Amino acid sequence: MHSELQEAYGFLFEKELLEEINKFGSLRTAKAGEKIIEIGDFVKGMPLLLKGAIKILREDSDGDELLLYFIERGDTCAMTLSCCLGETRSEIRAVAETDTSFIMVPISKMEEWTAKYKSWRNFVFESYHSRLSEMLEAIDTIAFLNMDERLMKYLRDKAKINRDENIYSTHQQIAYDMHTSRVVISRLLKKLELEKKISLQRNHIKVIDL
Amino acid sequence: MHSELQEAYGFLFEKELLEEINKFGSLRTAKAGEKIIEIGDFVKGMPLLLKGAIKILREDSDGDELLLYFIERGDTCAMTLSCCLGETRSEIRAVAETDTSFIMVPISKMEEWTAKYKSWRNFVFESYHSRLSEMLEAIDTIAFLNMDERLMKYLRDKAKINRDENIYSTHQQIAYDMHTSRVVISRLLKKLELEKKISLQRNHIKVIDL
DNA sequence: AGCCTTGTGTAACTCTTGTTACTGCATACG
DNA sequence: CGTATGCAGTAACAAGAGTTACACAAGGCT
Repeated sequence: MHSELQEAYGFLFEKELLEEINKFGSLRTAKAGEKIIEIGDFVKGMPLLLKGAIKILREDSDGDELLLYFIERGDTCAMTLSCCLGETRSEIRAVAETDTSFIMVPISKMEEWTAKYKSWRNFVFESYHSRLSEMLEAIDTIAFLNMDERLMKYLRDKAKINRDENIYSTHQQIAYDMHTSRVVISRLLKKLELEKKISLQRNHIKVIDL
Repeated sequence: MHSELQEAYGFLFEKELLEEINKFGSLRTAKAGEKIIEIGDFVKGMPLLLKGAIKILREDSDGDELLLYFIERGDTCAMTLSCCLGETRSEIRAVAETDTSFIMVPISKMEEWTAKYKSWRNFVFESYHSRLSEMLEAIDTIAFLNMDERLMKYLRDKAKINRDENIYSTHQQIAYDMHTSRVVISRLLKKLELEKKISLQRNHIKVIDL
């Protein structure tokens, strides 16, 4: 049994289920920045995150991106889950935010476990619940906040997910995630720097007080 | 057994489950415009829609609203469902779009049925899937579309849900749903009228070709 | 009829965000 | 060492959306 599996999910699942996961799931890793799922992909399995973080992005017909939310250890991607059950293609893109490892569980086992293990059912429902909440938060963010507030939230979230107040992104990368332009981000970052909320260096933003 | 229950869910659930729903659920109705669930309410049960349509709204801290999506016959509100299981308060507001009737299923039965009936599990998962998709669509709409495109989509959706190309709303009501101001809506509606896509009368918009 | 309320049309202005264009700086690399 | 490349700063402008203010029209009520 992977010790990481035990560590991340031991308190959630009974021993028997953990053994099944260990037996039928396959361990996979992805380096930071690596694409894990692409829009339109058929989803072969469901990922259980062990280490690292994944960012979930939506894309429109023009190829414009928008960050929806992050997933961490102990989470799964309910969108993926949803796709699995519906046998449909992925509606989102998943990119490793940091170096990650996760277990891919085959679709076939999921229905079986849902009937068999109460803890699995709870996990799945809980996961849906979290994802819906995060979608709501994403909606709140883009519908009700201005760019400057969204940017602050972005930086806060990013620092939190990476457990590092230093953010190593270019303005352009941030602009992609937030579906705006580089100039706008540069402008607002400079404003935040003047307000002593961050400090700016090349390829590097340090969060001081947001 | 309510004939409407049979009609709306007969093809989804086995006879036994339908009988349980009939036995433990309570029939409720709401007139168009009536509030069904308010943000912060404790959710007592899960609604199975029989007739009519419900609109689901999100509100920010300033009381500004935003329409998320509509629910129709055969649907349930996965947000509610999610709240039930988590024993948390509602994060959304539900308002009857048309005169509606639905069956309220008590929370206590849901866990039981999830274990007992495969058709119920499928329904619940399917419902989550639909809701996530609709949330994604809502995000696409506000993130990637301009006001004029959003307004056209709104009018199309509204006409479809009400099965009536005549929309009996004031510009102010539309503005609330779309989280913008009345003046903006009036301006854009007038533009659409000049483009021969709609015709405008007092309290009444007729969709011609959107 | 006269009055009031509510809904709509429109102009003028502001604010936020997006766009274009150009600058200079840092780093990598031949 | 000089040059290419990518990144960041900034100005000037354009476009979209929100705000304020006011006129007027429709319909209900006394």
